[in-house]
Amino acid sequence: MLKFEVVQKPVKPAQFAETQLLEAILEGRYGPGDVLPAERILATSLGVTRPTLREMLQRMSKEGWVTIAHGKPTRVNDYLASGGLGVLNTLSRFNHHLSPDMIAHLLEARTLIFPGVAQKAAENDSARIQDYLGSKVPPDMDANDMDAKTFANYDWGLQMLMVEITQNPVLKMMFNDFAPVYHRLGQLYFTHKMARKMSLKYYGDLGLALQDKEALVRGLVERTMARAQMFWQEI
Amino acid sequence: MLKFEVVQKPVKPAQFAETQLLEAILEGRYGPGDVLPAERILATSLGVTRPTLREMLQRMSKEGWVTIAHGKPTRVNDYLASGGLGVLNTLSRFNHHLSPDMIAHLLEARTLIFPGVAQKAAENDSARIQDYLGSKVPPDMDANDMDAKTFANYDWGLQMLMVEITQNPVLKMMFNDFAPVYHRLGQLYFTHKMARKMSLKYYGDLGLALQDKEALVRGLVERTMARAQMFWQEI
DNA sequence: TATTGTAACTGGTATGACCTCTTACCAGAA
DNA sequence: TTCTGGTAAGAGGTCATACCAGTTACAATA
Repeated sequence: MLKFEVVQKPVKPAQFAETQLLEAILEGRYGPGDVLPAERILATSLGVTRPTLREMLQRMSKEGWVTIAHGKPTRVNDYLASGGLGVLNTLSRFNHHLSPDMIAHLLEARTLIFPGVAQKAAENDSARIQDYLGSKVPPDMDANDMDAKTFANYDWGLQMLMVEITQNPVLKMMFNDFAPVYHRLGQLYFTHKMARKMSLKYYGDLGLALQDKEALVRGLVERTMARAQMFWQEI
Repeated sequence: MLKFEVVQKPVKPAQFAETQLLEAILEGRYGPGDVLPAERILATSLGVTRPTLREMLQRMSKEGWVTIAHGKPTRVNDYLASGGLGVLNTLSRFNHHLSPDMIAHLLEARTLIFPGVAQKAAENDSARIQDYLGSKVPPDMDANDMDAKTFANYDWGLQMLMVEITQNPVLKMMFNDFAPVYHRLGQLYFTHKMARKMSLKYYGDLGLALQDKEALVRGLVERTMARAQMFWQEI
Protein backbone atom coordinates (compact mmCIF):
# COMPACT_ATOMS: atom_id res chain seq x y z
CA MET A 1 0.00 0.00 0.00
CA LEU A 2 1.45 3.31 -1.05
CA LYS A 3 1.66 6.05 1.54
CA PHE A 4 1.76 8.87 -0.97
CA GLU A 5 -0.50 8.15 -3.91
CA VAL A 6 -0.43 11.71 -5.17
CA VAL A 7 3.07 12.94 -5.86
CA GLN A 8 3.72 16.53 -6.78
CA LYS A 9 6.12 16.33 -9.67
CA PRO A 10 8.66 19.12 -9.30
CA VAL A 11 8.04 21.68 -12.03
CA LYS A 12 10.97 21.98 -14.40
CA PRO A 13 12.40 25.46 -14.99
CA ALA A 14 11.55 25.57 -18.68
CA GLN A 15 7.98 24.47 -18.14
CA PHE A 16 7.50 26.88 -15.28
CA ALA A 17 8.91 29.79 -17.26
CA GLU A 18 6.78 28.96 -20.28
CA THR A 19 3.67 28.94 -18.15
CA GLN A 20 4.62 32.28 -16.68
CA LEU A 21 5.22 33.90 -20.05
CA LEU A 22 2.06 32.48 -21.60
CA GLU A 23 -0.03 33.69 -18.69
CA ALA A 24 1.58 37.11 -18.98
CA ILE A 25 0.58 37.22 -22.63
CA LEU A 26 -2.94 35.91 -22.04
CA GLU A 27 -3.53 38.40 -19.24
CA GLY A 28 -2.49 41.17 -21.59
CA ARG A 29 0.65 42.22 -19.74
CA TYR A 30 2.27 41.69 -23.12
CA GLY A 31 -0.45 42.40 -25.66
CA PRO A 32 -0.45 41.68 -29.39
CA GLY A 33 2.05 43.93 -31.12
CA ASP A 34 4.02 44.63 -27.96
CA VAL A 35 7.70 43.87 -27.84
CA LEU A 36 9.05 41.38 -25.36
CA PRO A 37 12.01 42.34 -23.15
CA ALA A 38 15.40 41.38 -24.55
CA GLU A 39 16.24 37.72 -24.07
CA ARG A 40 18.96 38.47 -21.50
CA ILE A 41 16.52 40.49 -19.42
CA LEU A 42 13.53 38.19 -19.86
CA ALA A 43 15.60 35.14 -18.98
CA THR A 44 16.65 36.42 -15.56
CA SER A 45 13.18 37.82 -14.90
CA LEU A 46 11.73 34.35 -15.53
CA GLY A 47 14.42 32.64 -13.49
CA VAL A 48 16.03 30.69 -16.32
CA THR A 49 19.12 31.12 -18.42
CA ARG A 50 19.16 32.35 -21.98
CA PRO A 51 19.57 28.99 -23.73
CA THR A 52 16.58 27.62 -21.86
CA LEU A 53 14.53 30.73 -22.59
CA ARG A 54 15.44 30.48 -26.26
CA GLU A 55 14.20 26.89 -26.49
CA MET A 56 10.90 28.15 -25.10
CA LEU A 57 10.68 31.07 -27.47
CA GLN A 58 11.44 28.85 -30.46
CA ARG A 59 8.59 26.56 -29.52
CA MET A 60 6.23 29.44 -28.90
CA SER A 61 7.24 31.03 -32.18
CA LYS A 62 6.50 27.81 -34.05
CA GLU A 63 3.06 27.76 -32.51
CA GLY A 64 2.41 31.36 -33.50
CA TRP A 65 2.61 33.25 -30.21
CA VAL A 66 5.59 35.45 -31.00
CA THR A 67 7.65 36.54 -33.97
CA ILE A 68 11.41 36.36 -33.63
CA ALA A 69 13.71 38.29 -35.96
CA HIS A 70 17.47 38.67 -35.85
CA GLY A 71 18.44 42.14 -34.70
CA LYS A 72 14.91 43.24 -33.92
CA PRO A 73 13.13 42.75 -30.62
CA THR A 74 10.74 39.79 -30.35
CA ARG A 75 7.10 40.79 -30.74
CA VAL A 76 3.89 39.23 -29.48
CA ASN A 77 1.60 38.17 -32.32
CA ASP A 78 -2.11 38.83 -32.68
CA TYR A 79 -2.67 35.19 -31.89
CA LEU A 80 -6.48 35.43 -31.82
CA ALA A 81 -6.50 36.57 -35.44
CA SER A 82 -3.50 34.83 -36.96
CA GLY A 83 -3.08 31.83 -34.68
CA GLY A 84 -3.70 28.22 -35.67
CA LEU A 85 -5.08 25.21 -33.88
CA GLY A 86 -1.90 24.96 -31.84
CA VAL A 87 -2.80 28.28 -30.26
CA LEU A 88 -6.34 27.05 -29.71
CA ASN A 89 -5.09 23.95 -27.93
CA THR A 90 -2.81 25.92 -25.65
CA LEU A 91 -5.59 28.41 -25.06
CA SER A 92 -7.89 25.64 -23.87
CA ARG A 93 -5.24 24.59 -21.34
CA PHE A 94 -5.14 28.05 -19.80
CA ASN A 95 -8.12 30.43 -20.02
CA HIS A 96 -10.57 27.98 -18.48
CA HIS A 97 -13.21 30.64 -18.05
CA LEU A 98 -13.80 30.91 -21.79
CA SER A 99 -14.29 27.18 -22.26
CA PRO A 100 -18.10 27.41 -22.59
CA ASP A 101 -17.87 29.76 -25.57
CA MET A 102 -15.14 27.66 -27.08
CA ILE A 103 -17.32 24.58 -26.82
CA ALA A 104 -20.10 26.44 -28.61
CA HIS A 105 -17.76 27.43 -31.41
CA LEU A 106 -16.39 23.92 -31.66
CA LEU A 107 -19.88 22.50 -31.93
CA GLU A 108 -20.79 25.00 -34.62
CA ALA A 109 -17.62 24.32 -36.57
CA ARG A 110 -18.39 20.62 -36.41
CA THR A 111 -21.91 21.21 -37.67
CA LEU A 112 -20.59 23.12 -40.63
CA ILE A 113 -17.72 20.89 -41.71
CA PHE A 114 -18.44 17.36 -40.56
CA PRO A 115 -21.63 16.32 -42.39
CA GLY A 116 -19.81 16.21 -45.72
CA VAL A 117 -17.07 14.09 -44.22
CA ALA A 118 -19.58 11.70 -42.67
CA GLN A 119 -21.42 11.33 -45.96
CA LYS A 120 -18.21 10.51 -47.80
CA ALA A 121 -17.24 7.98 -45.13
CA ALA A 122 -20.64 6.29 -45.33
CA GLU A 123 -20.28 5.95 -49.09
CA ASN A 124 -16.76 4.55 -48.81
CA ASP A 125 -17.24 1.89 -46.16
CA SER A 126 -20.41 1.94 -44.08
CA ALA A 127 -19.75 -1.55 -42.73
CA ARG A 128 -16.66 -0.46 -40.85
CA ILE A 129 -18.60 2.31 -39.13
CA GLN A 130 -21.30 -0.14 -38.13
CA ASP A 131 -18.63 -2.40 -36.70
CA TYR A 132 -17.47 0.42 -34.48
CA LEU A 133 -21.01 1.25 -33.41
CA GLY A 134 -21.63 -2.39 -32.63
CA SER A 135 -18.47 -3.74 -31.07
CA LYS A 136 -17.40 -0.87 -28.90
CA VAL A 137 -20.46 -0.49 -26.76
CA PRO A 138 -21.19 3.10 -25.83
CA PRO A 139 -20.87 3.68 -22.10
CA ASP A 140 -24.04 3.74 -20.13
CA MET A 141 -25.80 7.05 -20.15
CA ASP A 142 -26.02 7.00 -16.37
CA ALA A 143 -22.30 7.52 -16.28
CA ASN A 144 -20.81 9.67 -13.59
CA ASP A 145 -18.15 12.33 -14.04
CA MET A 146 -15.47 9.72 -14.36
CA ASP A 147 -17.13 8.35 -17.48
CA ALA A 148 -17.34 11.67 -19.28
CA LYS A 149 -13.80 10.97 -20.35
CA THR A 150 -14.70 7.52 -21.65
CA PHE A 151 -17.64 8.99 -23.49
CA ALA A 152 -15.50 11.69 -25.09
CA ASN A 153 -13.01 9.06 -26.18
CA TYR A 154 -15.72 6.96 -27.79
CA ASP A 155 -17.21 9.93 -29.57
CA TRP A 156 -13.85 11.08 -30.83
CA GLY A 157 -13.00 7.57 -31.93
CA LEU A 158 -16.13 7.41 -34.07
CA GLN A 159 -15.37 10.76 -35.62
CA MET A 160 -11.77 9.86 -36.39
CA LEU A 161 -12.81 6.52 -37.83
CA MET A 162 -15.00 8.27 -40.36
CA VAL A 163 -12.21 10.68 -41.18
CA GLU A 164 -9.90 7.71 -41.63
CA ILE A 165 -12.37 6.02 -43.97
CA THR A 166 -12.36 8.99 -46.33
CA GLN A 167 -8.74 8.01 -46.99
CA ASN A 168 -7.85 11.67 -47.22
CA PRO A 169 -4.58 12.47 -45.43
CA VAL A 170 -5.29 16.20 -45.43
CA LEU A 171 -8.49 15.69 -43.47
CA LYS A 172 -6.69 13.28 -41.19
CA MET A 173 -4.02 15.81 -40.34
CA MET A 174 -6.57 18.54 -39.86
CA PHE A 175 -8.53 16.50 -37.34
CA ASN A 176 -5.34 15.39 -35.63
CA ASP A 177 -4.83 19.02 -34.73
CA PHE A 178 -8.24 19.08 -33.11
CA ALA A 179 -7.59 16.09 -30.88
CA PRO A 180 -6.23 17.84 -27.76
CA VAL A 181 -8.87 20.56 -27.53
CA TYR A 182 -11.63 18.12 -28.44
CA HIS A 183 -10.66 15.70 -25.69
CA ARG A 184 -10.32 18.46 -23.12
CA LEU A 185 -13.60 20.20 -23.89
CA GLY A 186 -15.37 16.93 -24.62
CA GLN A 187 -14.89 15.96 -21.01
CA LEU A 188 -16.76 19.09 -20.00
CA TYR A 189 -19.47 18.70 -22.60
CA PHE A 190 -20.23 15.08 -21.83
CA THR A 191 -20.50 15.83 -18.15
CA HIS A 192 -24.09 16.79 -18.91
CA LYS A 193 -26.45 13.85 -18.93
CA MET A 194 -28.56 15.38 -21.70
CA ALA A 195 -25.51 15.61 -23.93
CA ARG A 196 -24.74 11.93 -23.43
CA LYS A 197 -28.36 11.03 -24.06
CA MET A 198 -28.43 12.94 -27.33
CA SER A 199 -25.23 11.32 -28.51
CA LEU A 200 -26.45 7.83 -27.68
CA LYS A 201 -29.53 8.45 -29.78
CA TYR A 202 -27.26 9.72 -32.56
CA TYR A 203 -25.17 6.55 -32.51
CA GLY A 204 -28.32 4.48 -32.86
CA ASP A 205 -29.81 6.57 -35.64
CA LEU A 206 -26.51 6.55 -37.48
CA GLY A 207 -26.39 2.78 -37.36
CA LEU A 208 -29.88 2.57 -38.85
CA ALA A 209 -29.18 5.13 -41.55
CA LEU A 210 -26.09 3.22 -42.59
CA GLN A 211 -28.03 0.02 -43.17
CA ASP A 212 -29.98 1.00 -46.24
CA LYS A 213 -30.37 4.74 -46.49
CA GLU A 214 -26.77 5.83 -46.81
CA ALA A 215 -27.89 8.88 -48.72
CA LEU A 216 -29.45 10.23 -45.56
CA VAL A 217 -26.33 10.15 -43.45
CA ARG A 218 -25.37 13.69 -44.28
CA GLY A 219 -28.73 15.12 -43.28
CA LEU A 220 -28.87 13.07 -40.10
CA VAL A 221 -25.41 14.15 -39.01
CA GLU A 222 -26.16 17.75 -39.80
CA ARG A 223 -29.45 17.84 -37.90
CA THR A 224 -27.96 16.04 -34.93
CA MET A 225 -25.01 18.33 -34.64
CA ALA A 226 -27.15 21.41 -35.02
CA ARG A 227 -29.27 20.12 -32.16
CA ALA A 228 -26.21 19.60 -29.98
CA GLN A 229 -25.23 23.15 -30.76
CA MET A 230 -28.61 24.53 -29.70
CA PHE A 231 -28.59 22.41 -26.57
CA TRP A 232 -25.35 23.94 -25.45
CA GLN A 233 -26.52 27.47 -26.11
CA GLU A 234 -29.38 26.99 -23.68
CA ILE A 235 -26.99 26.32 -20.82
CA MET B 1 22.92 50.38 -60.04
CA LEU B 2 23.48 47.28 -58.04
CA LYS B 3 26.18 44.93 -59.18
CA PHE B 4 24.62 41.87 -57.65
CA GLU B 5 20.86 42.03 -57.72
CA VAL B 6 20.50 38.45 -56.64
CA VAL B 7 22.24 37.90 -53.38
CA GLN B 8 22.62 34.44 -51.97
CA LYS B 9 21.72 34.82 -48.38
CA PRO B 10 24.23 32.83 -46.40
CA VAL B 11 22.40 29.88 -44.91
CA LYS B 12 22.43 30.04 -41.14
CA PRO B 13 23.68 26.97 -39.30
CA ALA B 14 20.38 26.24 -37.58
CA GLN B 15 18.38 26.48 -40.78
CA PHE B 16 20.86 24.36 -42.69
CA ALA B 17 20.93 21.69 -40.01
CA GLU B 18 17.14 21.60 -39.79
CA THR B 19 16.87 21.09 -43.53
CA GLN B 20 19.42 18.28 -43.35
CA LEU B 21 17.61 16.48 -40.56
CA LEU B 22 14.18 16.88 -42.13
CA GLU B 23 15.44 15.52 -45.43
CA ALA B 24 17.05 12.62 -43.62
CA ILE B 25 13.70 11.83 -42.03
CA LEU B 26 11.71 12.27 -45.24
CA GLU B 27 14.11 10.07 -47.17
CA GLY B 28 13.62 7.40 -44.54
CA ARG B 29 17.18 7.39 -43.23
CA TYR B 30 15.45 7.92 -39.89
CA GLY B 31 12.08 6.23 -40.24
CA PRO B 32 9.07 6.47 -37.95
CA GLY B 33 9.82 4.74 -34.67
CA ASP B 34 13.57 4.95 -35.11
CA VAL B 35 15.68 6.60 -32.48
CA LEU B 36 17.76 9.65 -33.34
CA PRO B 37 21.44 9.71 -32.37
CA ALA B 38 22.17 11.32 -29.02
CA GLU B 39 22.14 15.09 -29.11
CA ARG B 40 25.88 15.37 -28.57
CA ILE B 41 26.53 13.07 -31.52
CA LEU B 42 23.84 14.44 -33.80
CA ALA B 43 24.97 18.00 -33.15
CA THR B 44 28.51 17.45 -34.39
CA SER B 45 27.30 15.31 -37.29
CA LEU B 46 25.07 18.20 -38.41
CA GLY B 47 27.79 20.76 -37.88
CA VAL B 48 26.11 22.71 -35.10
CA THR B 49 26.47 22.82 -31.34
CA ARG B 50 24.14 21.24 -28.89
CA PRO B 51 22.15 24.34 -27.87
CA THR B 52 21.47 25.12 -31.52
CA LEU B 53 20.46 21.55 -32.21
CA ARG B 54 18.19 21.56 -29.20
CA GLU B 55 16.37 24.67 -30.40
CA MET B 56 15.76 22.81 -33.67
CA LEU B 57 14.54 19.67 -31.97
CA GLN B 58 12.19 21.65 -29.75
CA ARG B 59 10.61 23.26 -32.80
CA MET B 60 10.40 19.96 -34.65
CA SER B 61 8.90 18.31 -31.61
CA LYS B 62 6.23 21.03 -31.36
CA GLU B 63 5.32 20.38 -34.97
CA GLY B 64 5.09 16.65 -34.39
CA TRP B 65 8.17 15.27 -36.12
CA VAL B 66 9.89 13.80 -33.09
CA THR B 67 9.16 12.92 -29.50
CA ILE B 68 11.60 14.07 -26.87
CA ALA B 69 11.67 12.53 -23.40
CA HIS B 70 14.06 13.08 -20.54
CA GLY B 71 16.41 10.15 -20.11
CA LYS B 72 15.18 8.32 -23.21
CA PRO B 73 16.53 8.72 -26.70
CA THR B 74 14.59 10.99 -29.06
CA ARG B 75 12.34 9.09 -31.47
CA VAL B 76 10.98 9.92 -34.89
CA ASN B 77 7.18 10.03 -34.97
CA ASP B 78 4.84 8.43 -37.47
CA TYR B 79 4.20 11.90 -38.83
CA LEU B 80 2.02 10.72 -41.73
CA ALA B 81 -0.44 9.18 -39.29
CA SER B 82 -0.25 11.44 -36.26
CA GLY B 83 1.00 14.69 -37.76
CA GLY B 84 -1.02 17.88 -38.02
CA LEU B 85 -1.25 20.65 -40.55
CA GLY B 86 2.16 21.91 -39.49
CA VAL B 87 3.63 18.69 -40.80
CA LEU B 88 1.59 19.05 -43.98
CA ASN B 89 2.94 22.55 -44.54
CA THR B 90 6.52 21.47 -44.05
CA LEU B 91 5.92 18.46 -46.27
CA SER B 92 4.74 20.71 -49.08
CA ARG B 93 8.01 22.65 -48.80
CA PHE B 94 10.08 19.52 -49.32
CA ASN B 95 8.70 16.46 -51.14
CA HIS B 96 7.76 18.40 -54.27
CA HIS B 97 7.13 15.26 -56.23
CA LEU B 98 4.01 14.41 -54.26
CA SER B 99 2.43 17.83 -54.78
CA PRO B 100 -0.07 16.63 -57.41
CA ASP B 101 -1.60 14.08 -55.05
CA MET B 102 -1.61 16.59 -52.26
CA ILE B 103 -3.51 19.06 -54.43
CA ALA B 104 -6.08 16.38 -55.17
CA HIS B 105 -6.54 15.68 -51.48
CA LEU B 106 -6.75 19.37 -50.68
CA LEU B 107 -9.43 19.84 -53.32
CA GLU B 108 -11.40 16.91 -51.98
CA ALA B 109 -11.11 18.13 -48.41
CA ARG B 110 -12.37 21.51 -49.52
CA THR B 111 -15.31 19.93 -51.30
CA LEU B 112 -16.28 18.07 -48.15
CA ILE B 113 -15.90 20.80 -45.56
CA PHE B 114 -16.33 24.17 -47.25
CA PRO B 115 -19.91 24.16 -48.60
CA GLY B 116 -21.34 24.34 -45.11
CA VAL B 117 -19.06 27.22 -44.24
CA ALA B 118 -19.99 29.09 -47.42
CA GLN B 119 -23.69 28.61 -46.71
CA LYS B 120 -23.34 29.98 -43.20
CA ALA B 121 -21.35 32.95 -44.49
CA ALA B 122 -23.98 33.72 -47.12
CA GLU B 123 -26.68 33.71 -44.45
CA ASN B 124 -24.67 35.95 -42.14
CA ASP B 125 -23.63 38.71 -44.52
CA SER B 126 -23.96 38.10 -48.25
CA ALA B 127 -23.40 41.79 -49.03
CA ARG B 128 -19.82 41.71 -47.79
CA ILE B 129 -19.04 38.77 -50.03
CA GLN B 130 -20.53 40.58 -53.01
CA ASP B 131 -18.37 43.59 -52.19
CA TYR B 132 -15.30 41.40 -52.41
CA LEU B 133 -16.44 39.86 -55.67
CA GLY B 134 -17.13 43.31 -57.09
CA SER B 135 -14.37 45.56 -55.84
CA LYS B 136 -11.36 43.30 -56.12
CA VAL B 137 -11.53 42.45 -59.78
CA PRO B 138 -10.44 38.90 -60.50
CA PRO B 139 -7.28 38.81 -62.58
CA ASP B 140 -7.70 38.21 -66.27
CA MET B 141 -8.02 34.59 -67.20
CA ASP B 142 -5.28 35.02 -69.80
CA ALA B 143 -2.83 35.47 -66.99
CA ASN B 144 0.64 34.04 -67.38
CA ASP B 145 2.54 32.04 -64.80
CA MET B 146 3.36 35.16 -62.87
CA ASP B 147 -0.30 35.78 -62.23
CA ALA B 148 -1.01 32.34 -60.83
CA LYS B 149 0.17 33.77 -57.55
CA THR B 150 -2.19 36.72 -57.79
CA PHE B 151 -5.02 34.36 -58.64
CA ALA B 152 -4.25 32.12 -55.69
CA ASN B 153 -4.20 35.14 -53.39
CA TYR B 154 -7.57 36.30 -54.65
CA ASP B 155 -9.11 32.87 -54.29
CA TRP B 156 -7.73 32.45 -50.80
CA GLY B 157 -8.90 35.92 -49.86
CA LEU B 158 -12.46 35.04 -50.85
CA GLN B 159 -12.34 31.83 -48.89
CA MET B 160 -10.96 33.49 -45.78
CA LEU B 161 -13.50 36.29 -46.03
CA MET B 162 -16.30 33.76 -45.86
CA VAL B 163 -14.64 32.04 -42.93
CA GLU B 164 -14.31 35.42 -41.23
CA ILE B 165 -17.99 36.17 -41.77
CA THR B 166 -19.03 33.04 -39.92
CA GLN B 167 -17.57 34.79 -36.86
CA ASN B 168 -16.33 31.45 -35.62
CA PRO B 169 -12.78 31.69 -34.20
CA VAL B 170 -12.31 27.93 -34.32
CA LEU B 171 -12.91 27.85 -38.06
CA LYS B 172 -10.68 30.89 -38.45
CA MET B 173 -7.78 29.21 -36.68
CA MET B 174 -8.30 26.00 -38.62
CA PHE B 175 -8.09 27.78 -41.94
CA ASN B 176 -5.14 29.84 -40.76
CA ASP B 177 -3.26 26.58 -40.54
CA PHE B 178 -4.10 25.86 -44.15
CA ALA B 179 -2.74 29.16 -45.45
CA PRO B 180 0.87 28.16 -46.23
CA VAL B 181 0.11 24.91 -48.07
CA TYR B 182 -2.85 26.49 -49.84
CA HIS B 183 -0.78 29.37 -51.17
CA ARG B 184 2.04 27.10 -52.26
CA LEU B 185 -0.09 24.53 -54.03
CA GLY B 186 -2.54 27.15 -55.27
CA GLN B 187 0.24 28.61 -57.36
CA LEU B 188 0.63 25.27 -59.06
CA TYR B 189 -3.08 24.66 -59.49
CA PHE B 190 -3.85 28.06 -60.98
CA THR B 191 -1.04 27.70 -63.48
CA HIS B 192 -3.58 25.80 -65.57
CA LYS B 193 -5.75 28.05 -67.69
CA MET B 194 -8.73 25.76 -67.31
CA ALA B 195 -8.51 26.01 -63.54
CA ARG B 196 -8.57 29.80 -63.70
CA LYS B 197 -11.47 29.71 -66.12
CA MET B 198 -13.50 27.49 -63.85
CA SER B 199 -12.85 29.69 -60.86
CA LEU B 200 -13.82 32.83 -62.72
CA LYS B 201 -17.14 31.26 -63.60
CA TYR B 202 -17.54 30.28 -59.97
CA TYR B 203 -17.00 33.84 -58.78
CA GLY B 204 -19.68 35.02 -61.18
CA ASP B 205 -22.17 32.33 -60.26
CA LEU B 206 -21.57 32.94 -56.58
CA GLY B 207 -22.32 36.62 -57.02
CA LEU B 208 -25.61 35.78 -58.69
CA ALA B 209 -26.61 33.19 -56.15
CA LEU B 210 -26.00 35.67 -53.35
CA GLN B 211 -28.39 38.22 -54.82
CA ASP B 212 -31.64 36.45 -54.20
CA LYS B 213 -31.16 32.72 -53.90
CA GLU B 214 -28.94 32.48 -50.85
CA ALA B 215 -30.32 29.05 -50.11
CA LEU B 216 -28.56 27.74 -53.19
CA VAL B 217 -25.07 28.84 -52.18
CA ARG B 218 -24.27 25.56 -50.52
CA GLY B 219 -25.21 23.48 -53.55
CA LEU B 220 -23.39 25.78 -55.92
CA VAL B 221 -20.19 25.71 -53.89
CA GLU B 222 -20.38 21.96 -53.55
CA ARG B 223 -20.92 21.29 -57.25
CA THR B 224 -18.21 23.75 -58.24
CA MET B 225 -15.62 22.28 -55.93
CA ALA B 226 -16.47 18.75 -56.95
CA ARG B 227 -15.90 19.79 -60.56
CA ALA B 228 -12.53 21.31 -59.70
CA GLN B 229 -11.66 18.03 -58.05
CA MET B 230 -12.58 16.00 -61.13
CA PHE B 231 -10.73 18.39 -63.38
CA TRP B 232 -7.53 17.86 -61.46
CA GLN B 233 -7.88 14.09 -61.51
CA GLU B 234 -7.89 14.13 -65.28
CA ILE B 235 -4.44 15.69 -65.42
C1' DT C 1 21.61 69.09 -46.22
C1' DA C 2 22.67 64.62 -47.28
C1' DT C 3 25.65 60.92 -46.21
C1' DT C 4 28.17 57.80 -43.74
C1' DG C 5 29.87 55.34 -40.08
C1' DT C 6 29.89 53.90 -35.60
C1' DA C 7 28.11 52.47 -31.25
C1' DA C 8 24.47 50.30 -28.73
C1' DC C 9 20.91 47.75 -28.99
C1' DT C 10 18.68 43.13 -30.61
C1' DG C 11 18.84 37.97 -31.55
C1' DG C 12 22.20 33.74 -33.17
C1' DT C 13 25.85 30.48 -32.07
C1' DA C 14 29.65 28.28 -29.52
C1' DT C 15 31.90 25.88 -25.21
C1' DG C 16 32.00 23.10 -21.56
C1' DA C 17 30.41 21.98 -17.28
C1' DC C 18 26.94 19.96 -14.27
C1' DC C 19 22.08 18.13 -13.00
C1' DT C 20 18.37 14.76 -13.58
C1' DC C 21 15.96 10.90 -15.46
C1' DT C 22 15.97 6.17 -17.54
C1' DT C 23 17.73 1.82 -18.23
C1' DA C 24 20.30 -2.27 -17.79
C1' DC C 25 23.10 -4.95 -15.20
C1' DC C 26 24.79 -7.07 -11.15
C1' DA C 27 25.40 -8.20 -6.25
C1' DG C 28 23.09 -9.59 -2.24
C1' DA C 29 19.01 -11.16 0.37
C1' DA C 30 14.88 -14.19 0.70
C1' DT D 1 16.35 -19.74 -7.93
C1' DT D 2 13.99 -15.51 -7.55
C1' DC D 3 13.35 -11.15 -5.99
C1' DT D 4 15.27 -6.87 -4.30
C1' DG D 5 18.01 -2.94 -4.35
C1' DG D 6 21.99 -0.45 -5.69
C1' DT D 7 24.97 1.38 -9.14
C1' DA D 8 26.91 3.07 -13.32
C1' DA D 9 26.32 4.50 -18.09
C1' DG D 10 23.87 7.06 -21.35
C1' DA D 11 20.15 9.96 -22.57
C1' DG D 12 18.03 14.62 -22.28
C1' DG D 13 17.71 19.29 -19.17
C1' DT D 14 19.95 23.37 -17.45
C1' DC D 15 23.50 26.62 -16.52
C1' DA D 16 27.25 30.01 -17.25
C1' DT D 17 29.78 32.87 -20.25
C1' DA D 18 31.82 34.47 -24.32
C1' DC D 19 31.55 35.92 -28.93
C1' DC D 20 29.22 36.47 -33.74
C1' DA D 21 25.79 38.90 -36.61
C1' DG D 22 21.91 41.68 -38.00
C1' DT D 23 19.20 46.51 -36.93
C1' DT D 24 18.68 50.88 -35.61
C1' DA D 25 19.52 55.58 -34.30
C1' DC D 26 22.36 59.30 -33.82
C1' DA D 27 26.28 61.93 -34.36
C1' DA D 28 30.30 63.21 -37.15
C1' DT D 29 31.54 64.38 -41.66
C1' DA D 30 31.53 65.68 -46.63
